[in-house]
Amino acid sequence: MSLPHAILTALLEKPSSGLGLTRRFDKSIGYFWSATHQQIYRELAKLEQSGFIRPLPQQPSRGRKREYEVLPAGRAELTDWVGRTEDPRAVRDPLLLRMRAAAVVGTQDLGAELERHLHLHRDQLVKYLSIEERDFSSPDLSAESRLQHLVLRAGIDLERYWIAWITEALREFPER
Amino acid sequence: MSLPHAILTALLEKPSSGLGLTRRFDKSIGYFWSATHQQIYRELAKLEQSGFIRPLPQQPSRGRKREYEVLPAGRAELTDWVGRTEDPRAVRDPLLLRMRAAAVVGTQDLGAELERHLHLHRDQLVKYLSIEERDFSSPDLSAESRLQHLVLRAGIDLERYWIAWITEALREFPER
DNA sequence: ATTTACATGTAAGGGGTTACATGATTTG
DNA sequence: CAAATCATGTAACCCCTTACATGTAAAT
Repeated sequence: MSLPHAILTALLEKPSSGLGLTRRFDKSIGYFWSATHQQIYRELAKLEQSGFIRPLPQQPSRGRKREYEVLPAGRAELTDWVGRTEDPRAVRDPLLLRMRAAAVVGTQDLGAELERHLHLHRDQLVKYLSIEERDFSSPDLSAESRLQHLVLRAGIDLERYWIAWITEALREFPER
Repeated sequence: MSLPHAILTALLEKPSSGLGLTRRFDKSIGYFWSATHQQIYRELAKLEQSGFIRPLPQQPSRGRKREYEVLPAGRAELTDWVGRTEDPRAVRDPLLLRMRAAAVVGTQDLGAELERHLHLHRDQLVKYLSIEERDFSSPDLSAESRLQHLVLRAGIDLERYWIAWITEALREFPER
């Protein structure tokens, strides 16, 4: 139940339209909370109906841009949510499941798939590192920036985790 | 779309009933693919209808144990699936989202929540390590065991990843 | 006999994915 | 004015979550 809060956060950082949000989810927010444009439009309608956001004054019609801003009630909801507790989600990782299945029925072309994933994670790591260098390389930053940097660090370390694990896993596939 | 394959893997390792599977998902398989008993019973019905599994000969009735075994078609489906490709899932992590939201609306009691998660991850790590010691400490293991060990290693390293990240994050909350 | 644990389900609702539909604006 | 792009949606389906329902077997 976090998509509305992801959208509220994004809109507080900068008022946007549905497509604008979609692009920002593809770029930065989606690195820890992904969403498609269909989800976003549906959620924007709900948030407006709940009185958490409102469209900026523009004549509305289908196919025209509609930008939203967060209302005080929306900020209050987000603030409240930040203070709530929520257990970590249970893991559901298809690659690990595949590995366990391979232990039973044999490692088909799993080595090739592992290498493919290795490249994907390396590419993502490079992207994150360039963002880090661009946005967080100056010596002292605001508290807000430091928190954002921490989140990016989580992404960086997660890619490194996968790269290390897949590299170790590939040692089980010497035929490649 | 991996729950059926998780169940096929579990049933190949050992024929089980719905409740038996539920317990094994809570214990070991659920460490990388979680599922509730409602999901499992529904999926078992589907897998039986598809001709991938069949109940062991026992008189069936509501409330009585029904154990299943995998048919050749089920094994073929699982083997095929292991050889398919599938991109890594997009990340969706509420704690990271919370951190990013906190950068905007302020860090409510997020420090306490971080410490709570830190303890949860430490506990999980201890569990994993005791399983590793119990099942994978002998010097040379079969290929099957090595793959299972690899999957457990992924779980262990993931917990260490979170422990390291949260520890770093807590430095942003010196008031605690 | 009654309670407790075991075991299998049903139902409702939410959220995510995929495919498709349609209107508005810009560009050649 | 035709095509491409921008922008907002609709619809169907699947999976997961939560709460609840019901039957069987074992324990006291």
